[in-house]
Amino acid sequence: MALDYHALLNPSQAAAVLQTEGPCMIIAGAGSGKTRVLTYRIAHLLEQGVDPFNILALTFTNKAAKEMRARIEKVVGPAAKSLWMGTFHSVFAKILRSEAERIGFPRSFTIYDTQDSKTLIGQIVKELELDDKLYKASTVLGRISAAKNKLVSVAQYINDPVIRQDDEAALRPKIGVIYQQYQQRCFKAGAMDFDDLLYQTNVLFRDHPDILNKYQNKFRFVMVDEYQDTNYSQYLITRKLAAKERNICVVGDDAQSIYAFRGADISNILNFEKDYPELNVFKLEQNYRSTKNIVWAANSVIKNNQAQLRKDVFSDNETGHLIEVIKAASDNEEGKLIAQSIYEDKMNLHLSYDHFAILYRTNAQSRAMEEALRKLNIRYKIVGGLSFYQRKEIKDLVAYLRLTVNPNDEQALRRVINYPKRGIGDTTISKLINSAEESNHTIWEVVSNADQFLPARVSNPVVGFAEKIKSYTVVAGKEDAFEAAKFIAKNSGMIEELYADKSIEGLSRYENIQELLNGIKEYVDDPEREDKSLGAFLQDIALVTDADTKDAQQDGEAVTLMTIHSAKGLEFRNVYIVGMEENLFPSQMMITSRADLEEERRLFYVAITRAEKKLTLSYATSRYQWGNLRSCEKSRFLDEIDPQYLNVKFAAGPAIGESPVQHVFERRSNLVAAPVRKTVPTKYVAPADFQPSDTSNLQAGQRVEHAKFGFGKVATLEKQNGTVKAIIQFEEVGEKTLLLSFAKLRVL
DNA sequence: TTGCGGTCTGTTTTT
DNA sequence: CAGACCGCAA
Repeated sequence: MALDYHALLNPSQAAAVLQTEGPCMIIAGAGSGKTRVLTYRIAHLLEQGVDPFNILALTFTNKAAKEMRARIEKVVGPAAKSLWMGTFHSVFAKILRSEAERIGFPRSFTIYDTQDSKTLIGQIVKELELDDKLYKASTVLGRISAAKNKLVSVAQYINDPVIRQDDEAALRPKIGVIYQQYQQRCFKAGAMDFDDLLYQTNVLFRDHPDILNKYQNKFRFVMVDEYQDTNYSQYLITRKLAAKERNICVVGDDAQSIYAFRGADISNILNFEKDYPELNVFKLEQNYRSTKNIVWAANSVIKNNQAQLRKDVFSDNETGHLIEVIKAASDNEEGKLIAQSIYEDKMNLHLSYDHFAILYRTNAQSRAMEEALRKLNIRYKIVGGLSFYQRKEIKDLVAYLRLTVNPNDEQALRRVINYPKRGIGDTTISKLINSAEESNHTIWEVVSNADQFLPARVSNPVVGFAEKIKSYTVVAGKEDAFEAAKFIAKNSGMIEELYADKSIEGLSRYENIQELLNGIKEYVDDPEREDKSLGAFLQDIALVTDADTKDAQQDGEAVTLMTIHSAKGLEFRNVYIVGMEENLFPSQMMITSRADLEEERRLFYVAITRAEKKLTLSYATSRYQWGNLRSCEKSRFLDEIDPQYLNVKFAAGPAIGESPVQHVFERRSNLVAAPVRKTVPTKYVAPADFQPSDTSNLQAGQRVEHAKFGFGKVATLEKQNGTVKAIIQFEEVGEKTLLLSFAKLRVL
């Protein structure tokens, strides 16, 4: 099956493909056929007789991994299935899963998502009695995450004078203590957060040379895509894995590095040569994706950055359209103009809606676009934003599943210990957690033996809950993920609870649960799936984002809406970049430092280079923000594009007798009649000396006085497990049911 | 212990 | 204009 690489590829691409031994760096400009090179490089390795099990290919998104695997499969056939290909997080989660016990974690460890992490930090801040305004969970998590990505341990964090100074200067000296507590709590819960997946992999490789050795021998060829986006922790993992064979190939483009905020470090790519002096470097500079005008415009933007590798991206494609610039009076008008433009182009050029993408800096900008598209009946899909797995009802059921697999999972436990309601309140939960801390037990040990820590009246529902979870664990040990999940959804009472809610949202929540169950069914029905356990399923979904799942299931053509970040690696015939305004793009938080502004500019570069044939930029001179109108200035980035590539057109002036902007300011509130209020006709006022009396001996038929409802007569008394309900017929407000333990009543 | 209604506060970007 | 959070009433 010998492939003729020189016929399939241009000379520099072919050279990169054929260089299989030794370290290799491919600097790949936007649209230069990077995936093509990686695909054929792997094909070539297989052709040379390398076992697919010995190849590791790391990407940044599941989508990229999936796509590459599919393309390789087309070239080499089913051998592609045996390749180790995936995101850093998913590959090392898999390795950690089989080696977890060596670093003291259970094999069934939980992966905490960002929300779990933030909640836990919030709880720790509260327990330490710190000011939660100063120690905002997102800020603290940011510090901890940055530390982990640089492999700074708790001990190092606390002892590092520079870090201490930084934290003290920010008036947050206790972050080290929070970090310590946080790691301890995660460990006790058998949980790792996203950063831990990389951090603990480093710990594993550092402390267990035999394991490192095993994977060094396994992964004889290591490839890393989007290398410019790796952080120190990821860099070190790949360096360690490749230390023996030195067959490491990294692909990247410094001009497209847009994840510094997440710890990505461009110096990884800039300094790659220091680690591997025998390095071969290949540059891919021909852009096959875009028209000349688009490539030229992109180059004129990126030229403004100081830190960059020299590179000269060019295109042999047609010159193409000039880049359109649209100025709108408001965000709504911006949406309208974009929607119209899409509609016209589709009709005039007979395009599919799949050819269009609208890109924005922040998720919040999607709303105005959506409304405009809906008005013209244009189908669209949103990538990113709230993922399926972030919906409340899904998180609830997933929490049950997590708890089943790992009962120590503190965040999952807190989430469902009282859902559906079973009378376990915050006070009880706090007591359980305190008991766990004091007795040095895990929370689960305390919960499953709650009767030893709390009086029977309070502990009974807790013990009942623990028994339920125990029985789920037994089921999950015998059945596959689907059978187990179905059983748990029913037995927990979740299904019943959601079914009872007949509102529109309730219905959709119920359907979402069904959809999750269908998803699990699909998962276990996959004939290639080896591990069908609940644990395997959970590991899988913890690392799946919306961007990976949603567009596979979308049927019918539709315009794609997404942030620029999630657009990386994708391409569309026609691209709209909206919200080209100061303080939005570049973002307000990024204009203070040169490095930040340069990252923002690279982001713009990424956005421009997504377009194949036509690029449109738009901005609005006013925009709604938090419900009120603000005026905006056009982005400095617009002025950085060489004007010879631009076609600036302004919104069509108002037609005679019509002002297009007016509707923006329209207020309908004074057109709507004030709602009719139900008012209590005579308001009873309690006397100033009102004193509630002891109601423990209250009898039906007695006359009472209530501070708010006035005089009434006790109709019936009902005793129910310890509480007494009284139904009282009041003279003015009618019948009321009151709990005697709470109601303030005076017996007359 | 629970639920409701009022107040506050926040917008980058994601594995 | 949300959603999160807090305090009070039941």
